[in-house]
Amino acid sequence: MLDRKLIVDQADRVKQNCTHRGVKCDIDRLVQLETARRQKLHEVEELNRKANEMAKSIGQTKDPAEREARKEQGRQLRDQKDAAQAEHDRLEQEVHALELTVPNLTHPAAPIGGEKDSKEIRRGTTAIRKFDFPPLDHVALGEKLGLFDLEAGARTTGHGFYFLKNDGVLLDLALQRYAVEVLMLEGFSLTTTPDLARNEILEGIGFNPRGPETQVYSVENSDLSLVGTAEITLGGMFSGQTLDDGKLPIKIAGISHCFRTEAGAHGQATRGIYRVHQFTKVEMFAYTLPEASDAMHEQLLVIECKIFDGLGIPYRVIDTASGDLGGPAYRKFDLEAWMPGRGKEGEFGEITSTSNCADYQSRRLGIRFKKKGEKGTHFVHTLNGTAVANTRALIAILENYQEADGSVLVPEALRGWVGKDRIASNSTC
RNA sequence: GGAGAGGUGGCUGAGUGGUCGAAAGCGCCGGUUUGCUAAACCGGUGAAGACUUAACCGUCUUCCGCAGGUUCGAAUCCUGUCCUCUCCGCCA
Repeated sequence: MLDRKLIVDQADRVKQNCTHRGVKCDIDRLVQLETARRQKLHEVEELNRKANEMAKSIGQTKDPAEREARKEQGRQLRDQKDAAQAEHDRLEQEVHALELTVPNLTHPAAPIGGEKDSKEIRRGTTAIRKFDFPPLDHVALGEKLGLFDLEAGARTTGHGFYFLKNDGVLLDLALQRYAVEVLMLEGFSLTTTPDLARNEILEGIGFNPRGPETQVYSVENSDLSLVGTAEITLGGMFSGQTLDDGKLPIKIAGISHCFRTEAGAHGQATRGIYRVHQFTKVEMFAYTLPEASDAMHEQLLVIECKIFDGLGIPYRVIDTASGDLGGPAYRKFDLEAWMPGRGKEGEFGEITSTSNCADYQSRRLGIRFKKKGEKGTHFVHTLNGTAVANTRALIAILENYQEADGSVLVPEALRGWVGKDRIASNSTC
């Protein structure tokens, strides 16, 4: 959510930003409604003031007839106020509905345009490997090695669900442990988070919990939804709070399950465990002072790179173009890992992403900070980044570390936690 | 799941229909005093929004978990809801 004053005062800038983002928003109408709303608000305040004055005078009036007369006047003032208030609230609702559709502003350095305008800005330290045998994709590898079972997932729950099995489980746990280790050393506090959250928190983060295009599962007869990412709960942790500036930045890592309906995503690269309805993720989240969010964003990106350099996975970093940013992000970097089994001769596939949402989420969630010795409060900046999304990381490891005999080497960084150097066919069920 | 109790400013805590955005204490900030520190004393000290101003100041509205209701008037009465605590039951 953007500052309304900013929308009104800089309508042209906001409009142009909407164009860059490829989002249709009726900014003119929003400005017009907001102006009307503010006028109504004055009316309400004025009537309130008069009614308060009247009410006060009644307390000091002794004469019974005079009291009755004033009571009647007071009643009338309140009625007028209620009418004005109702009109104001109606306008407020409309403004709010429009406001929710306005995307965040865009970082001046972010490329403008659609997906193909996104820029590659760096590469990982691991070179793309040349295979002297035809590499398999993760589905074939996983089946051969008994690491996951897609059919059983479909039988029990539906398409897009899976069982991890055997060494697949060990790899999953090792990835989490590895990511947690890195984040701990980077000064993050550790959490495991609720897998459900209130819908108002979802909305604050920028998810739409309802409607046909919703990305999340909601729980019937409640105002809860399954989270699509721990970003939701980690951002909700301090909703409505005012933080001391001395406490910032706050860096929190959260492990959660992620549930996504992937509505409208059918037909795309859905093979295997690339696009699933549930996976486990270690997420980074940061609250910063406004002037510190750019640097924090870079820091989150560097950590993501460190994690995948450490795993020995080749990747590139993408500075996402304006049209591809999604609503809340001010700027977004994606890590795309090289996946040798993807497409004909291998392709890059997204494995992590990190966004600077500036004050877009904190404004909706009411997360402020107070500077010592200064009056008033300001909104914090929020940032998020994936440390490890387990299914995608699993794909990258299997496909990049496969051997001619169909076995898979365990990345050195994970060996201590997996407990072996190589995964060979050893399935038991 | 059952039975109770409670949610007030940074904290503790008073406040059961008007003069309450709210006593008092603590904390914090500023000052006086003072080898230094401490103590003592004096003053100040919530937030959001709007109007006004070059800015400071000032004025108004709203906020006592949240949302409604009663009333001329609500922190105070009523309803719902969320949360916390205690006891009982159940349970990983």
